[in-house]
Amino acid sequence: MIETDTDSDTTAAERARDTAPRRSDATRATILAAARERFAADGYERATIRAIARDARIDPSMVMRYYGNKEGLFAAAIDIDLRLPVPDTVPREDVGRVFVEHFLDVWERNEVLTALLRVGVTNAAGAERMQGIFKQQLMPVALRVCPDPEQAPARAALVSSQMLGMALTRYVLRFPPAVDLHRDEIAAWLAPTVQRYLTAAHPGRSD
Amino acid sequence: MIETDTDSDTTAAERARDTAPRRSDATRATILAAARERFAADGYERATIRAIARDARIDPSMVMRYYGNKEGLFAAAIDIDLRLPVPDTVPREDVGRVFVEHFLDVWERNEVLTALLRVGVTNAAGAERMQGIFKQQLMPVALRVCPDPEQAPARAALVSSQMLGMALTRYVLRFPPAVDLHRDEIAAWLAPTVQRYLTAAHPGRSD
DNA sequence: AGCGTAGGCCAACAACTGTTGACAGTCCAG
DNA sequence: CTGGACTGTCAACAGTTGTTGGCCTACGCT
Repeated sequence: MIETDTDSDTTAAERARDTAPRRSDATRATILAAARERFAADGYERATIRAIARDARIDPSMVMRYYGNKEGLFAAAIDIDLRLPVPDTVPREDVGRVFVEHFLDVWERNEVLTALLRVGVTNAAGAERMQGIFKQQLMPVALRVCPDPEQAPARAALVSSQMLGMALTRYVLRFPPAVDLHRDEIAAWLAPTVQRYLTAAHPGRSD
Repeated sequence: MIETDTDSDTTAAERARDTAPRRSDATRATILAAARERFAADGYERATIRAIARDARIDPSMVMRYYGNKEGLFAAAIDIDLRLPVPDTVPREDVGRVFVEHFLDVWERNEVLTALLRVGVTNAAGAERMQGIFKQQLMPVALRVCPDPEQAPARAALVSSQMLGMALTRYVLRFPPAVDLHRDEIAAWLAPTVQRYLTAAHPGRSD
């Protein structure tokens, strides 16, 4: 796991095994950065190891040596800690706004989420990872603020649908009106939705 | 353009050119059906012509002869008329519910939308087509019911984000809580959201 | 019946993919 | 200084992909 802030050179690998930093750690980081970019831009299949290696200005065989195979490279590329805080101190009636704003923050600072979304759509491992992230980040919040704990998973799913949908139309499909929307505008529109999904009473079936 | 209802044998091709039905029309339809299934299940790159041909129990070269190349096949596979009606007769305050229900209908009856979503995420042509569909289906409704016509594109984008997000989590990523939700429950939760995106006053920037 | 033509299959192609192994330079510990 | 481990390069592999052209068959019109 590495931090959200994009890599401070001596990151990542040396913490996994607790040995001293290796000479190749810089190369490793370069590969990972190139891989994230390619996966985010092209998805799993079209992000070829050769293209990633070319971006990183090294030989494709290095990628194999350091990450085993393509799946290993992808796993390493998305192995980051997203640390959604949404601390307990947020008043219940603001949880929607805080959550939406934080989500937009993370998404715009980090291309890993775009990569994950692009890959998850055609790759089962990516889909599971994405589900894991959202469950892990959303469930605690839902459990804390929603009226009936039993409904927490459903409410988390509803929030996910709205958040991922915005990410999809804005950052992946790039629908012009969604791209043109100002960050604050998005927050203003989505916050009440998320707030309702998390805290409102369960609506009757249709009406 | 063929109709939404899955093919009545004498469909499609013969209407494009107005000649008499050919002996090969059945094969053409079989190929198209197999292609839709594969594209929906695997996305563009992993849906190989060979696999599609195997599903249709014909030779890969036939696919090429009838559809030119893979892009042509994909274009033919997604060339359907989705005919979202949402007629003018719907009272303004019900437009959200009607729209959500209709959307779920179309989505569950038709694997083409799943194919389009899977492909659009990594393929520019697919993304454009999807955008075209949503603009064409959503803009008229937005123009009719939203307070300020100038905001119609933004509101349509917001609705798209919620609808596509639900489709993504439920039909593509298959988040278990999203899959388990009952159709009526989804409609009950999403309808007010869509209603608000379409008809409510523009909210202030954050608050 | 005979024949043109459309439907279908087979084999092959070039390009590209992930992946591997052998080889050369370079650093550091002894 | 010398050995061994590490970093990096090159060339090649086996498999798969989209795509092509030639060939045989069988229908349907005259």
